Amino acid sequence: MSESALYRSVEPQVSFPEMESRVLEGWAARDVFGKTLRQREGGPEWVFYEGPPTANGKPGIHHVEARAFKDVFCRFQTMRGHYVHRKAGWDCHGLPVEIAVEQELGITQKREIEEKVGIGEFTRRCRVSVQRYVDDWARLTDRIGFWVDLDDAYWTMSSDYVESVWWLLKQIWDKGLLEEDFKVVPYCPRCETSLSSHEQHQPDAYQTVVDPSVYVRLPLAEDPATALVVWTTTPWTLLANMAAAVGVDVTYAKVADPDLEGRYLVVAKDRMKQLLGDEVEALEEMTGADLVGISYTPPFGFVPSGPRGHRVRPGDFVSTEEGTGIVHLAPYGEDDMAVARRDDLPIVQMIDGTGHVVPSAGSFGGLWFKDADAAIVRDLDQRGVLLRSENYEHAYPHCWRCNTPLLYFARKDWYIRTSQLRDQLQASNEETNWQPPTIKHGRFGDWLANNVDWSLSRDRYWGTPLPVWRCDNGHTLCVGSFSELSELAGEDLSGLDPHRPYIDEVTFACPQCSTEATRVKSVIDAWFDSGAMPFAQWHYPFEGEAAFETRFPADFISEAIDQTRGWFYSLLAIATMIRGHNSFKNVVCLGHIVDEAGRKMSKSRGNVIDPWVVIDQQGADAMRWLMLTGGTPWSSRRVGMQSIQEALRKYLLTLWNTYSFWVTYASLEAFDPTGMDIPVKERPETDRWILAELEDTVREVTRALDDFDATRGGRRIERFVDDLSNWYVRTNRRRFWRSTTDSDTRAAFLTLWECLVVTAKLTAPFTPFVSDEIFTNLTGPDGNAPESVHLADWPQPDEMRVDDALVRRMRLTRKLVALGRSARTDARMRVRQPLARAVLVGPAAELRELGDLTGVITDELNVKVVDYARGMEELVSYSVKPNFKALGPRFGARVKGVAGALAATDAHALVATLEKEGRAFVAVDGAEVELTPEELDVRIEGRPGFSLAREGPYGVALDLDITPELRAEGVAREVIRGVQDLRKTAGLAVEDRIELSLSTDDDSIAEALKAHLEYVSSEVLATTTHLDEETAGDAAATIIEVDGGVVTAKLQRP
RNA sequence: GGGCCCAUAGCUCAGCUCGGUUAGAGCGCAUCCCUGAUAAGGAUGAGGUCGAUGGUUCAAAUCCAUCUGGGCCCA
Repeated sequence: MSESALYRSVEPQVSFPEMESRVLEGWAARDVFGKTLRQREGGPEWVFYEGPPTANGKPGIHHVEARAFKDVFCRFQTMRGHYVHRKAGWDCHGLPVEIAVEQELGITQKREIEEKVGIGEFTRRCRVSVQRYVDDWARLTDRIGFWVDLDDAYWTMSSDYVESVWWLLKQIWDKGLLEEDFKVVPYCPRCETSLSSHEQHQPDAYQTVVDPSVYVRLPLAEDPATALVVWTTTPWTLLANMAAAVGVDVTYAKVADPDLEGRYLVVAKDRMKQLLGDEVEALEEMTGADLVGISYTPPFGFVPSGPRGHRVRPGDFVSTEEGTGIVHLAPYGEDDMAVARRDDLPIVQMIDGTGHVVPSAGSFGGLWFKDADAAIVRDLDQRGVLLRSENYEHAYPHCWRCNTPLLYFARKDWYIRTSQLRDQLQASNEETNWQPPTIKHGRFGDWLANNVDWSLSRDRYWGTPLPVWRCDNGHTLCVGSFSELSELAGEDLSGLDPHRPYIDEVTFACPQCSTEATRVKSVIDAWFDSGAMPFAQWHYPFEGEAAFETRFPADFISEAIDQTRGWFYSLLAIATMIRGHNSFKNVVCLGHIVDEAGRKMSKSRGNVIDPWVVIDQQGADAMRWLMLTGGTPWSSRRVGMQSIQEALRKYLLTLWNTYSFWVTYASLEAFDPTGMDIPVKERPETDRWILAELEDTVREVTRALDDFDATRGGRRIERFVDDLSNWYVRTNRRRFWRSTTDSDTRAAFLTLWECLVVTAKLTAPFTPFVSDEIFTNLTGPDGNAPESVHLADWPQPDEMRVDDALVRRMRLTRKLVALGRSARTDARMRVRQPLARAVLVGPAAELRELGDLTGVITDELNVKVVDYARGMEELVSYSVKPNFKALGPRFGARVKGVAGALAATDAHALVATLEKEGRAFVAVDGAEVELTPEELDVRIEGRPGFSLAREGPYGVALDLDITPELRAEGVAREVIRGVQDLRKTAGLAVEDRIELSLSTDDDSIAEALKAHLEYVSSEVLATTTHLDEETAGDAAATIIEVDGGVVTAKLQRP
C-alpha cells in the first residue's frame, strides 16, 4: 500500500488494543483531557458527581459498566459546550478495608486487632491497602478512557475530608437529629459491630439457608397437662425466652396433643388444621385476651422469671399467617424489645458479642450460636418439650462483607433521626429524575416511605471517628472542626491525624462540669462519608465555597441499582438535612452484569471476567460499546467474551473498514477535502440520501443522550454505520476509483468523508479511542481542525439536509433490490450473469418516484433495464385487504363488513380504479363506501409459471432470456472475478498494474473474451492482455471455471 | 409473606409507552450468491401456541386481572 503525506495508512487488519494504547499515549503527551476542560472553562457548567469506588479490591468488569455510563454523558455534554468538572473520588474507610487487612494479617477475630496488632499499626495498614487498590483503579480508569481528574481526587480518609464530615455531623447534631439509642440491630458477631439497615441490604446479604423450624410446648404453670405452642426458626433464641405473645382478638383453640395421651395444646384456631391435620377438633375456644397473664414453664431455666417473666403478653404484631399464633419473645427482635420495655420483662443476654453462648448456659455454653441449634433441639426433644421439628428453607441475612450469619441484638448505638424527616426526604426525591423512572416511586420511594433511623456508629477502627466526646457525668458534645477541637483541648491540633487511635487520645475538660471528656470510641458508617462528597470533596465550608455553590446539586450521577440503599440514599439524606434539597437532579441506575449463564458475577463463583483480559484481547472501546448499547441498561445483562467480540465485529470493525476504505482511495488520489465543498443539492441523490440519514442520526443521538439514554443513541449510530458501509459504500464504490477531478468522484469522497467525520464525533462519547483515531487522521490535512475529536463541537442539526421523501424512496429501492435478489435465487440465476431486464411491480405513484434510484437497482441486480408492471398483469394477481389500523377507528365493528366486501370485489378492477382515480368504492351493507389508498392493503401474488419475488404490494420479476451477448458478458465477468481473486492471492495492492494472459480450449468462451477484452483489461488494471499466449517465468496462475468451460489465467507485474 | 423488574426463535435481544390481522434482528445451523474496503455483505430455508389462563376489543406479543417460573429488593 502506497504511503501518502496526507493520511496515516490504515490497515484493515487492525489491533484495537494496540491502536487504543497509541491513542492513550497521545492523550497523555498532549494533555487532551486537560484541554477539553480548559476549552470549556467559563461555559455553562454541567455538574457530575463521581461516586467513589471502595478501594478494597481490584475492579471487575461490572465496574467498567458504571464508568462507561458516567463517561459517555460527561463527554457528550463537554462536546455540547458545557464545562464538566470531573473530580475523581475514593471511598477509603470502612469494614471492607479492615477485612482486607485482617486477611492480610491472618486475623480472624476482632479482639486480635487490639491485642496482637495495635490500632495504630492496623489503621496504618488500612491506609496502605487503600493506596494500593486505588492505584489499580486508577490504572483501569485511565485505560478504559474514563476521563476524571485522578490527580485531584477526593479521598474520604484525608484530614480535610474528615473535617467536612465532622462539620456536617455537627449541623445534624445542632438540629437534634444525632442521638444515642437502644435498638435491636443486625449485628455481625465476627466483625463485632452492628450494621446499618442499608448495609444489611447489600446484594448477597440474604442467602437461602436451611434452618430448623421447631414447635415447642410451653406447659402452663397452673395446668401442666396443657401447653402453649410456639414456633421459631432460631432455636438458640429459646435460651433467652422472656415471654409469649398472643393477639388479643385472635381465637385460640385447645386441642388434644397428638403425641401425648391426656395432654392438650393451645394454638390459634386458624392454624390448628395446618399444624395438626384436618382431623383435629377444638375442644375449647378462647380469645387471646383470655390467655393474657397466664404463666408457663419456659423452655430453659437460664432466665429468672421474676414477677413478670414467662407469662402470656398481648402483642399487636401477632399474626396467624404462619407459626402457631403464639410468639416466643426473646431480646433479639424489634417487637420483642418493645414488649419487654412496655411490660418490664427480664432481659438476659444468652449470646456474647462474638456470637457464642454464654458460659452460664450449662452444656450449651461456648457454642457458636448457630451450632447451638442442633443441641437445643435434641435437648428439647429428650425432655418432651419439642412438639415437632422440621427443616425450613428461608432467606437469612448475612454480613455483606464477611458472610457470617447475622444476629439481631439489642444494642446502644448512635442514630440519625432520619425517620423524622420522611416528608422532606420524599420531597427531595420528587425533585429527582430517575432512569429508569419506576425506581423513583418504586424501590427508592418505598424505601423512603418506610425510612428508619440511620444507624451511624460502628465499633470499629478504620473510619471517620464519631466526633462526640462525653464526660463521666454523661454530658455529650459534638465537635464540628479541628479548630474547635484545638480550642477545647487547648493545643493546636490542626496537624493531627484525625483517625484512631490518635484522635482517641484527645481529651478535654467538659465545658459543663469540667470533668474529663473522652471521645466515644465509635467510627461512623462509611456510607455517610460517600454521601458527604458534594460538600466534603471541596473541604466545604472551610474552603471551596465557590466550587461547592456552583456545583450543587449535580446534574448527573450514575451507579448500579444496589446503590438505592447505599450512595443514592446517603447523598439524598445528607443534602436534604443540610440544604433541604437533593444533591442530584438526574440519576441513571444500572442493572447488574451477570455472566453468560445469567448468574451474578462473584469472586466465590469464579465467573468474574477480568476487565484486563478483555482490554488486551478486544480493547476498551468494544467493552464500552457493549455496556452502553447491548441490552437494557437497568436490567441485569449477560456479558461474556462472546458478546464483546460480537460488539467488536458488528460495530467497530464495520466502522473501521469503511474508514479504511476511504483512506485507501483518498491516499491513492491524494484527495484533500480541506476547503473543498460541493453544495449538497448538487450532489447525486445517493449522496443526499446518506447525508439525510446522517442528519437524522445526529438528531436522534442528540435527543437520546439528552434523555440519558445511551443505548438508544448508540443503536442509531450502529444503524447508520451499517447503512453507510453496507449500502452507501457498497453501491458507490466505483465512484471512488476514478479521478478526483471528476466532480462526481469528488462528491463521493466529500460525502463519505463527512459521514465518517460526523460519525467519529457522534461515537466519541461512546468509543473515545477509535473515534479519535479516525477523526485525527481524516482531518489531518486541515491545519485548523481540532487536535482531537474530544475537542470538537457536537454536530449541529442542519435543516437543509432533511429529506424524508428521499429516505422513503431509498427504502423502496432497497426493498426492490432485496426482492430482485430473491428472484435470482429462486431462478438459480447467479448475479454475475447479466440479464436484460427486471420488471418492478408496485403502486404506480411510488414506482414513478424512484427516478434516478433505478440505477441502483440495475447495478445491484445486474440487469440492463428496469421495466414497470404496467400492462404486465398477467404476471400477478392482486388481493386487497383492509388496512385495519386505518379502517378500524373509522368503521369500528363494521370493519369486518368492509373486509367481506373487499374480498367479494374484483381485485384487479379495484387496483385499476385506485391507480387511476386515487380512491376506490365498495358496497358495505348496501351503502357505497369510498376508500383511499391508505385505507387499503394491496398485496400481489405470483401466478403459477412465473418466477416472481413479492412482498406486500411490491414484486420483482426477472427476464430470464439470456441472449448470446448477455452470455458473453457473463463470461467476461466470471473471468474478471477470477483474475481479481488471483490478484488478491498474489498479494497485489489495489492500484498495482499487471500483465495478463488468458487461455481456453472453448471457442465460445474465447470469442466472448475477445469481444470484451478491453472491459476485462480495464477492470483488472491490466496494461496488456494476451489471449492464448503463454507468459514466461514465475507468473501467478489460476484456473477459472466459466459456464461449462475453463479459462487459465496468469498474471505478473509488468 | 410484601414490593419491583423480567419471561418473544437453540442462544442474545428488539418490538409493548400509543392495540391493527405476515412478530423482527444478531449469533449459530443448512443451501446458494456476492466480494477492487471488510475478521464482511446478500438471498433462501429450518427454528415462535410472544410463560399460562381468563377478560376488554371489530382486533391483543402490546391493555387489564389472576397464576406460574426467574431475578432483585425487603420482611
